[in-house]
Amino acid sequence: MPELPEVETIRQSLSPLLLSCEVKEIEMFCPEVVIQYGDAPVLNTFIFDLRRRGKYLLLDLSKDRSVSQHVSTIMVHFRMTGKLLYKDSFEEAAKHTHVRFHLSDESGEKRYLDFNDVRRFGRVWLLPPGGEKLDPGFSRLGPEPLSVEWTAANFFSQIKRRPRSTVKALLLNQEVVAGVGNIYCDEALFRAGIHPASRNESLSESDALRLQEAVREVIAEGIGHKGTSFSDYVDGLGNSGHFQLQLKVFQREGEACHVCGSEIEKIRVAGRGTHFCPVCQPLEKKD
DNA sequence: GCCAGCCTGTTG
DNA sequence: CAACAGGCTGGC
Repeated sequence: MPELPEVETIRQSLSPLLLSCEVKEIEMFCPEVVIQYGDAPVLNTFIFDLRRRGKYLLLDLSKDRSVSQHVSTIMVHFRMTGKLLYKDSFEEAAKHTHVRFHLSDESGEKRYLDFNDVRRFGRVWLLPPGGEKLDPGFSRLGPEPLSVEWTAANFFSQIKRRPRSTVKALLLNQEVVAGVGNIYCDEALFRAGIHPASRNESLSESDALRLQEAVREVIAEGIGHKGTSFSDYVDGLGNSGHFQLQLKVFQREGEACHVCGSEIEKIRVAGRGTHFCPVCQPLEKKD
């Protein structure tokens, strides 16, 4: 499930614990989830950076602990139910732990990092430097929503490119903007007052600007609340997030809209469960 | 574009 | 028991 705010929270939670740890061993309980490009070294390397791009998390590895000499990268995509869990002492691998990285911290203590995924949709890549670009999904990612690269002009051009598609499909498309998933998509559309099934061609310039700002807001607030936990998501230490308490429409079918009191509805748009307020988000038809 | 399929667990 | 779940790919 993790969307951008959850992956960012995982990154922030793991960074202080993993930086300068040495990778001593990799146990693959389910090799099918591991994709390896080239033969970049991972064993006896040191984690010197944790990066995020869209919903991907990347751990950069160096040959030395003291000098950052990038020799390889571990990349993770969590898809629906993936988790990356840090353990400061040994425990038996859980039922759905597919990969375990054995680590040694600066003082030589043994630590563990488990990739766990009930549905086995998630993936772990072992890559040479820059190898993330070999993954088609990664290489096609659009701009980061909180970066200056995601300009109004950029968003307008993506909208014009897909006139007959719905705005829901637009925001879920990782080529348009990286890291938005079903939760933050529904929340952004509510804030912008736009019906999720609206055709992109029906959006005015001010609709588009409002929507872009709403995406930035919900993503930033999601990070601020350390992600949304309503079933599976926890950070690298097993802690839940809090943004589920701030949700205005997602998972609120039949409940009262906080703005107008109408019942929140759930429909299917772009093949996904979609929550919205029929009064605050009217469907405008323009052709 | 849409939607089945990938998987397992949970819910109605 | 069938339907559904927050993502993404690939086949139409």
